[in-house]
Amino acid sequence: MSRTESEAAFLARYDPADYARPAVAVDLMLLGLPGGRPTILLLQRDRHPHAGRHALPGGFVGIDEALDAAAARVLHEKAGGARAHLEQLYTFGAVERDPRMRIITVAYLALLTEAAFAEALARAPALHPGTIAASSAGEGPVTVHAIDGAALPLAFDHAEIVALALRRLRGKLDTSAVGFSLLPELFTLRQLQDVHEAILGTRLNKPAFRRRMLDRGWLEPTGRFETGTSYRPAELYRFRPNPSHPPSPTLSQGE
Amino acid sequence: MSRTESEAAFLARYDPADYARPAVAVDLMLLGLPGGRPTILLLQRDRHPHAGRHALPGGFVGIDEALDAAAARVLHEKAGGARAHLEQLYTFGAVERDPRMRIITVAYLALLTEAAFAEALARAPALHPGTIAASSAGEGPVTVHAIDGAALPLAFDHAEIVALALRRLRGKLDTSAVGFSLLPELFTLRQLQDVHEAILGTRLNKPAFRRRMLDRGWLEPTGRFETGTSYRPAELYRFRPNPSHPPSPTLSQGE
DNA sequence: CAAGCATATATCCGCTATGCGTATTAGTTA
DNA sequence: TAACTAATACGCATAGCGGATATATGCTTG
Repeated sequence: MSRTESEAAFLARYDPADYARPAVAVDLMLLGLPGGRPTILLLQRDRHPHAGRHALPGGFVGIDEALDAAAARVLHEKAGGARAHLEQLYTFGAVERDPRMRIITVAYLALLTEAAFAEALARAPALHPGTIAASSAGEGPVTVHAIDGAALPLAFDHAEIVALALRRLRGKLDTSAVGFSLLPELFTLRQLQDVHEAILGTRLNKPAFRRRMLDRGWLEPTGRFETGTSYRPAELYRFRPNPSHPPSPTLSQGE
Repeated sequence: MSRTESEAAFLARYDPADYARPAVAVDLMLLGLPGGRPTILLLQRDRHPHAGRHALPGGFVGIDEALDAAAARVLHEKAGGARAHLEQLYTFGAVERDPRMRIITVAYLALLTEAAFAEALARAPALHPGTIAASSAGEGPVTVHAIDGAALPLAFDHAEIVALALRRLRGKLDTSAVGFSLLPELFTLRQLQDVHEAILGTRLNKPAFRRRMLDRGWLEPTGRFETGTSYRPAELYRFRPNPSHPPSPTLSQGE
């Protein structure tokens, strides 16, 4: 490519009002942990392309709508207004990722508590839960299965999005406060450990985990205890962001 | 907002070919460490808006151009083809971030070696170096200064982009292999430590740093030594990605 | 050419975090 | 009341790290 050609290409693109623009969408990975298994909520496509396959809920970004607002709107529309922690993940912009037209999609991770997950499933019957295979520890795409064990093939590049989301979540689980987004207001240390173990796909050492979490200074003991157990009830804790050590250093909140 | 209204809004946006689309751009934060100080390369705007202020080099994404390809093209056009490690950072999509029109920008971090930084500066005279204030350790926007110490106010939300890039770089510096992108093919342990100290803005313990880096298994001793020193020359090492432990777990490479 | 110097490299020590096992406690159930 | 389960507390060995110190090596200088 000669210098003048690239210069011309630059000038040609300078005022995009006169040229074709890619469409911009947001796709949401709605993640919950029902029964302690990482599960996402998917919509089955009923038309071309990838008819029959399952896709992440998404929608186009309005011309007067911020990215985060678009993600919140899609959450509201597709998941029946269930509350969730939204966090921007990554933007996928391969040219051929959608055969219909050029679509750039900003992927968001939405973390649902067990209650929010159940609520979304109840209010939005079109959503299908898909558990992420525990073998998805390494690299590469991820496989998702329905409750009956049948494989749920994903549409477009959504398997890549799910894989990236899981990697990112695992990476920041121990250093940020995202884990609490999957728990109710009050929770026990065992529940917190269950969340970590479910996402990491490994077993964790109990005393070490307790010490680490308590030393972080993010846990506030409430003096209350769980009820209805057939064994010694555990104390309930509350998440309290630590002002000295920000809970999410690399977190989004860009705008 | 009633259910039917949001349904209508959804339908209205369903075929974006008929509706206005945001423009999509990429902005590059070209970062080098000349003289051991984190420095970025900026273009001074000569027209409205933010005339006179400095901005990150950027460009619009072509309709048949992948995001990563657009970032590589902007690097080529604006930095004279200097080699750099490109990595997608975050996508900024506030509605009013550009007063002319709706522009969503995908921010990329480009890491330049000392040689590449000098080369870019030589080949692209329009680029102005701006050192990032060392006080930018905490949150919030970042302040950038010219060589003569004058403040360089940034245009648009670019101070936010720079701040986020720095945070992300600091966060993954010790766990990924990005640090090597700022060093030449062969380097000494002292140079590697200088890179880490410059980015983190702190002093590091030398023996501990050496041990940590050597134990990672990413460093291959070459048996060669630096020359021209007036003291004992240090051994030169080479970066060798470790197959067992991936060097960049949460790295981009999405598509 | 020998002494001095600056920095790389190696070794040692103490503190802290962590893995892991074990004892104790507090509820429920038989 | 005894057995059982899981929470909580404690003890201990090990690994990693901050920090200081000692040794090695090449250049400079008188």
